[in-house]
Amino acid sequence: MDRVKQAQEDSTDTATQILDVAERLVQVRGFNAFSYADVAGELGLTNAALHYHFPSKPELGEALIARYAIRFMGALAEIDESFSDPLQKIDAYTGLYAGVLRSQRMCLCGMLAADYETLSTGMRGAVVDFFEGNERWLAEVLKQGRDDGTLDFPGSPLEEARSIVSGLEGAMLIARSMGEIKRFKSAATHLMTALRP
Amino acid sequence: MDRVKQAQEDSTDTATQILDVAERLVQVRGFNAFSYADVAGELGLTNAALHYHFPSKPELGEALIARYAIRFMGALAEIDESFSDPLQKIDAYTGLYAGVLRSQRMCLCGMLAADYETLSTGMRGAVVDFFEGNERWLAEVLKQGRDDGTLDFPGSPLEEARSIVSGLEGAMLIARSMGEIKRFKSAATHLMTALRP
DNA sequence: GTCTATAGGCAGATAGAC
DNA sequence: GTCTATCTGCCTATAGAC
Repeated sequence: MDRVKQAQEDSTDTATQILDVAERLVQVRGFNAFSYADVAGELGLTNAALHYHFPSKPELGEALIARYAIRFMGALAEIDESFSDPLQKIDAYTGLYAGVLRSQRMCLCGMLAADYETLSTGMRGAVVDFFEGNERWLAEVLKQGRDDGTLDFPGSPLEEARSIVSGLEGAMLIARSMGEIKRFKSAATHLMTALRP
Repeated sequence: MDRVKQAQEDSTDTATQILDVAERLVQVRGFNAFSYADVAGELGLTNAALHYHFPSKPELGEALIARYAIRFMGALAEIDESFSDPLQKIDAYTGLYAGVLRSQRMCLCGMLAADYETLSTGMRGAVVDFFEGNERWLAEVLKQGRDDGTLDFPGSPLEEARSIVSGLEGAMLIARSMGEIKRFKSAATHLMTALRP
């Protein structure tokens, strides 16, 4: 876990470079469709060097999710600081997803949700935690919006939050295959529209 | 393609049994996380026997999607015959997805959408066709519902159809990881609620 | 149609030199 | 920290006997 912190501070660190390449490969191809050799090849390293930094593939996977989750939660904290209007917060939230999709990638944890049955227990827990963190943040924003009258929706804030996270992940998943970011934008707008009182 | 037809008529046919096992493995683990040996082992056959029926893995993959798409479109035709009310049709449509999830599986094409970048061009085209077929059918139902006043939604029927397909696929993807079918049901209900005038 | 046998390659992982 | 060298195992795929 110290390695994760260090990686955020020094972007030329080898461990960081490994995480960067591996992250992209997982987001594009999936956890079971990339190899240590793929990453090593891109960085001009050997297979063995990677194993020094991340002894096993599941450990690499857990480090990937940990870093991704920290970054994502950090982005949510920035949104909280930048906006007070709940609708603007949610708009910024969908923007995070759009940014990922724009780089031709799927959400890391969305991809890992597809690979879920083949993951180690450590990776599984981390994926679940990621989604629960997203839902908690979003539910809080929704609650705030309902309280101040800027948002309206049926059911509980948590249920609505779950529907939104599902909708965004599904829209990313399909938009990537269909080759149109427009499809994602349309789905995101649709989810936002449904929140207007 | 003749093999697909034959497979639907004779469920003891070896090709059919291969497709059955491979289909489940793809839906649970993903296309890159199952092997010919996995399928052969379950059926008490050898690797070589599978290659006789499906010479290469991409060809097996294309046969899987072809059969899945035929079955799914058949189910949509049955819905059209069974119901005339658009809302009931859509309820039955979400029921198809719920049935897949209930058997601990992800939608075949939703899973393949995650694996998309690693698929052959033939498989990619078949996945896209599957989603477009779904969207077309759903858009037609939505149009019918808007025309007869039983449904209301913002934007075009096709845009709404795409949002619904995305929402259902995303809900399946996440509900499977979170281990709660309830989550899917909740999301499906949410999508239906939004269609009421 | 299914088998045995096998090819050729790539996977994740380790030992030991530098 | 990174290398070379190597292990073991699994992968897709094929040849040829039955």
